Amino acid sequence: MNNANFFEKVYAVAKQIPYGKVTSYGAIAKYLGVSRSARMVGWAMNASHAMQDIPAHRVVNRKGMLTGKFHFDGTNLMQQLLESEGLEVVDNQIVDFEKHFWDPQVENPEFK
DNA sequence: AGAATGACTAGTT
DNA sequence: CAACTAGCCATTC
Repeated sequence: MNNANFFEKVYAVAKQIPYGKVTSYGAIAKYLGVSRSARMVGWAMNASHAMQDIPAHRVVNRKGMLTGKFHFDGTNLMQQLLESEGLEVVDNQIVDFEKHFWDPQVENPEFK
């Protein structure tokens, strides 16, 4: 691979996601200044598969749907992890997603 | 260099 | 309201 600068940022943000909180790819992308590269965030998550410190299960799409659950080891591992954190997941979608939404820009507006 | 892909998003049909 | 379209951008072949 090459410079994981962008990936590093994504990982850094993902690691900062507090327990029982979730965020969206677009939020991270926007926070990193690449709001139009939400796909790349997802791509970074794919690469984060090797990173055990990346709670990718706390990162979902804008609708709160566990779009990437199939990338986890098990088919319901992602949901299990979220439920284990006090979240409610129904039909691969987080219940009250907005309620558990965590905006990195609000928590770390100066982080870059 | 050109085409294909993807864990996205917003807008339109 | 579900499905489709288009835009966006980094990575891979």
